[in-house]
Amino acid sequence: MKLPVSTEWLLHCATTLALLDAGDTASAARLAQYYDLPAPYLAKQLQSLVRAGILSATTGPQGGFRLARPAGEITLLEIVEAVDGARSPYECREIRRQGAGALPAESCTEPCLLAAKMAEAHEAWRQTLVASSLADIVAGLPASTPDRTRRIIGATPGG
Amino acid sequence: MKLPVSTEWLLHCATTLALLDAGDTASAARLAQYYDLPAPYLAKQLQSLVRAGILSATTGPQGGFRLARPAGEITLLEIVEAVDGARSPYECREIRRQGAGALPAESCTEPCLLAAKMAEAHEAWRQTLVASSLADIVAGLPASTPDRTRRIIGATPGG
DNA sequence: GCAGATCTACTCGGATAGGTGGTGTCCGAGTGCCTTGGG
DNA sequence: CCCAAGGCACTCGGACACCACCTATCCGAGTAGATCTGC
Repeated sequence: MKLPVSTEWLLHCATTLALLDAGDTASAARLAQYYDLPAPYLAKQLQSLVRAGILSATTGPQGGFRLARPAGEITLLEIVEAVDGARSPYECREIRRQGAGALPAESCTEPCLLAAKMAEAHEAWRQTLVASSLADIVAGLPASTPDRTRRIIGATPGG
Repeated sequence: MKLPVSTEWLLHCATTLALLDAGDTASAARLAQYYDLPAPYLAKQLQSLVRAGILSATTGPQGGFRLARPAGEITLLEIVEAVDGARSPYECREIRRQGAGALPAESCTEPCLLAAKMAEAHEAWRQTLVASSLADIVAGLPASTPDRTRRIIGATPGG
């Protein structure tokens, strides 16, 4: 059970985009430079967030990515599931109905207890992440961070 | 974020072992037959539970696996972490301290908020699984299951 | 008939190949800005 | 000086290799029980 490394990248990138002034964008190259990440791969992963409706992308000069919605309406769960998919890590294949010990159909009216517990755990995980929005994360950052981030993201690469 | 398929196998196998009379064992081949699973691979995974101290193994004729402890003292979390490892699926690599936007050391006295939230979610997942023991699972099975399981596991393969 | 050594069959345990998905990279399509020419 | 058309540079978007981990399998080490022999 391992989340892609890009999960961390996108959580941080989304937070950074949440710090920008409304309407401003940041290109994949600029974000990659900001965090010292492989630009092409980061760009590929940012597309996942666009497809999920979390970011919106603009092409051309001065283009880039920005949040598609207010930061308060974007949960950490949305970002994580956009990167990794929304499937539960535990997949019940109903092995209780296979082999020499296969249960008869009438004994399987209720879902497998083990699968139910694993699903419950996954739901607890999701609930924790859905309870935090990007706005909550931004609110917890030091007061100096937004200005600093805008200044660095806005700076020209050459200078 | 995906758990190995063998997670389901071992949760069910451990439950089955919990149904046996004290002292009885079930070999990997017998368990594989019981659930129609690839025997060699199942045997390999059962070793993980032995190394974790959840099962104890006996070699030779009439040997096999049994629970190393009472079912009430074995949690689902132990089994899952024995199979998949205990590492958190989200690994914070402190990218906030890299690249053009690297934060100075004095701004990193507190742990990364995103990593903290992800850790909190993982802990919620763990708490759900640590709250259920094999005895709880067994208690939720139909009353006819234990006898039936013992009869099938004890039956000779040829008959 | 009984005790001991031997022998066998069965068990686990670790070392060895293959397939799938994340990781990393590249190039092409599209768009907004800048330049340039004309009115 | 103002406007419009063309060119251009920059952006995203999708298609193509590489590597690690899970999946699957095999064979060897060790042991408990059954067997056979000697007393």
